[in-house]
Amino acid sequence: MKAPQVRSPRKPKGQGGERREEILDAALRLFSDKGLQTVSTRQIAEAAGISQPALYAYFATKDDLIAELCVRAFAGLAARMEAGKADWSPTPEAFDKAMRVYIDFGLEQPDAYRVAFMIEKSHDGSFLARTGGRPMAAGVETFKAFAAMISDLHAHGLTAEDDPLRLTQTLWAGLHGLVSLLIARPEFPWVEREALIAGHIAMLRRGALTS
Amino acid sequence: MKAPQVRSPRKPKGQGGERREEILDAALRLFSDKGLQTVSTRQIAEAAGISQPALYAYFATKDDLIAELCVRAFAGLAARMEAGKADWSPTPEAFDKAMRVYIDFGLEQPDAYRVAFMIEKSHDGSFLARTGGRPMAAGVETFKAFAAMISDLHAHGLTAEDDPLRLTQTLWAGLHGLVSLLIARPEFPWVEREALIAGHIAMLRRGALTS
DNA sequence: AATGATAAGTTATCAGTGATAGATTATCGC
DNA sequence: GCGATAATCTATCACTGATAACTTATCATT
Repeated sequence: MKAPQVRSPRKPKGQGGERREEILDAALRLFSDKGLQTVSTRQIAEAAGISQPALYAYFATKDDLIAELCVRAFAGLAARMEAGKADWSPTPEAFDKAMRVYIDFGLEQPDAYRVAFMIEKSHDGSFLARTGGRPMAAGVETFKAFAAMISDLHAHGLTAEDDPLRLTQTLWAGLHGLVSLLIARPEFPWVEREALIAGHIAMLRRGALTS
Repeated sequence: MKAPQVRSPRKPKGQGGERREEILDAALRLFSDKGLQTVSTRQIAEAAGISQPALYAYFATKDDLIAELCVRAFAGLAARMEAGKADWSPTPEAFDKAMRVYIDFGLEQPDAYRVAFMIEKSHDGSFLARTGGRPMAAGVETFKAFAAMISDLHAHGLTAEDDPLRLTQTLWAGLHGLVSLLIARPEFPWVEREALIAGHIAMLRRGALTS
């Protein structure tokens, strides 16, 4: 029967006390530079100034570390969406603005976007299996905010589709297609990027809203 | 100065003489079951009835093997697109049909689709680096056929966009978004699939063509 | 039919991966 | 100082993709 001691916060060996943050920072930098697959746990550990097994005191698996980075980045997206809600109104202009928030997020946080929507869980369920659906849940949250906007447009009779949920899903797919292709195939001979994004949003608007 | 001997076809040890085909067949089955990442070269070799290093007599790397599978599958898509050209006409109905050919291909050949459009080359260029852009080239070919259709529609004044190339790219992105999300996130609470696809195509049509 | 050349396949091995076990060191309350 | 525990390290495991060196089967030719 052990005494229920108070887990007093204690400074680790390293330095300030934020080992976990240091690891996440180092990992994010490496992932952004070289991609998720090619970065090894040993490289992360070295960049964080610790030994490789020490990582496993803070993260159960490499995937858990990645998922954590993803969840944090999505918190940023949620914040942006929330901020955008301030000047929301059921108008085509606000629609365009919301689309661009999503696209900008994906292109600015490609690693987070990858983990959330582009990396597959293995068929036998290794990746993200015990991670539950944490990063996915973060994405679902964003999706809900999205669905609310579309429902609002639908309620005002501005949508060209009777089922707002279905419309939300097709719009999301439309956005995801551009973001994921730009991330995965940057070397493709795309037309000028700004024009591409603007054209894409315009196409989605024409397809989703009544003219 | 070696005599330019005739490389007479010779039966290998194994059986019929189609070792390479046997390997590709075994690999495709395994990849479809368990995903690209989790299947090891040893598993492929065992399924093909040879030792693991023997694979490297036929494929320089595992990625080359994957790329080969992709190229073959894309030949199938090219064939479908070509077949679809038979009853092509610059009409909304034909547009819908072409969209569906693409979506159906992606959903029926998810492994090929993954390799062609969803798997990223590592930033430092390991994957598909020496593979050149073979599978990518196969995709580009498909893209061209697509661009031809859009240009035809544009020439007949049916498009809602002045730049047919940009429109082709946004449409492709729109298609890719649905296909890749359905492949990567099948567990997401989608609306009924057929209605989703039909709705997606309808949205793309309204966004791309004049009503 | 025996021969040399070559293709096809083998076993043994390498460096690198994610992850675990057990010993070791630092830091705490007392 | 003391014991307890958190934090970290070294050593190691099973497995990965890939290579080297050797052996065996098949061929064209004599």
